[in-house]
Amino acid sequence: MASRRTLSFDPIAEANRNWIERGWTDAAPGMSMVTSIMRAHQILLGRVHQALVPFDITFAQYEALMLLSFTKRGQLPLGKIGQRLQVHPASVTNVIDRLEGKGFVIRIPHPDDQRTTLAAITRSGRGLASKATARLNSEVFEDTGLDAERQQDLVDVIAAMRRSAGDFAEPSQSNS
Amino acid sequence: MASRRTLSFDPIAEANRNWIERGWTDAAPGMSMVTSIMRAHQILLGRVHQALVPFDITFAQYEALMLLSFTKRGQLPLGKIGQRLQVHPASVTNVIDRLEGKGFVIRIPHPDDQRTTLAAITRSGRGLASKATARLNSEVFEDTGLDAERQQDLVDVIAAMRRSAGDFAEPSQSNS
DNA sequence: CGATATTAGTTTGATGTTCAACCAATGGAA
DNA sequence: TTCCATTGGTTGAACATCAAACTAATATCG
Repeated sequence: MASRRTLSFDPIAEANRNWIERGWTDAAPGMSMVTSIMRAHQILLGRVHQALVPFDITFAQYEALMLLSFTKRGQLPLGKIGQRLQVHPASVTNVIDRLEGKGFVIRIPHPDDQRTTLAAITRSGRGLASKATARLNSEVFEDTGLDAERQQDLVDVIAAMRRSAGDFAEPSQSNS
Repeated sequence: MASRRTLSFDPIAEANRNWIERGWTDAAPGMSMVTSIMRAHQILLGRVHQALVPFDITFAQYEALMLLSFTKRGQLPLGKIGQRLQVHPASVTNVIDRLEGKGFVIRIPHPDDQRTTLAAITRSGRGLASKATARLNSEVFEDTGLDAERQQDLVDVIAAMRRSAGDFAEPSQSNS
């Protein structure tokens, strides 16, 4: 992963002090929050990728695979995948290319609209998704370093932020 | 950015339902938490990058520049930068290469240890850091879509997670 | 002292993300 | 029907990240 030496202080707390010291007090909390999210993302993505190493897929590929596996027919237009995962169409092309190369997905033409391409999960794709999920659940999701209550707090607060950013529109009803 | 269409439901809440439906109840909260962090990261990084467009630097480059600007002498060994920003040495090389190419930083040899290279922020680097910070503060950090209390909650909970992941060791004293 | 281990950076290769440009198909309007 | 805007997807260019391999310099140990 990175330079994995534990620091003897909290670099975000120090950045916060620096911000306040320079008079940017209104921005300091936001800066700390944004930086915290960035760091949390680094840490969690690292653990997820490590758990996925045996399966030779990345988290982006795993997400696409799971999304397909949750649909009724196991297939979805590439555009829909991009909307659901909130990534650029070019990213979808890339991820589906790689999944297709490994035989976990195949591209099939849309029956009605010639512009549209469907990604369909294969038998082996389902098998992989199942094994990868079991591993992710036990290695990462069941022990994130936070208790259930704090996790729920995190989910709720971020849901508020996502809603305010236009990520989705529904009430979200706390998700628990 | 991505496919910026607002969804009419919360995809994370739906993933959570899917997890529970399949009996992965112990993993569901962690999955929701991890996915929430990933999404929050996407959103915030997108806004940060947008705010930095006029300055032609990325957030990674901005972070390195600010780190240097906060040091006494305006310089730091590349390895230290990697430790502080928690990124791979190869990433540091990359980021410093680009900053150096734009004249915001110069590489100078370490006086005592020939292995070590110091990155030193230049006059124009300081000027840029200052302008970029003003813009980031006003465009992003001062309005993240969350009130101060929620932001502090986020920072505190993530600090707990980071500490448990070995990110740092000090007590962190709530950072407020 | 000399062999070995450790540390610092760089290079290379794989993957992911975005944006911009582009092509093909669709659909609405004149 | 013909023109043109929109939609869906791909491609290429930038930039970021990591892992692994490699070079160079320093440190340690027998």
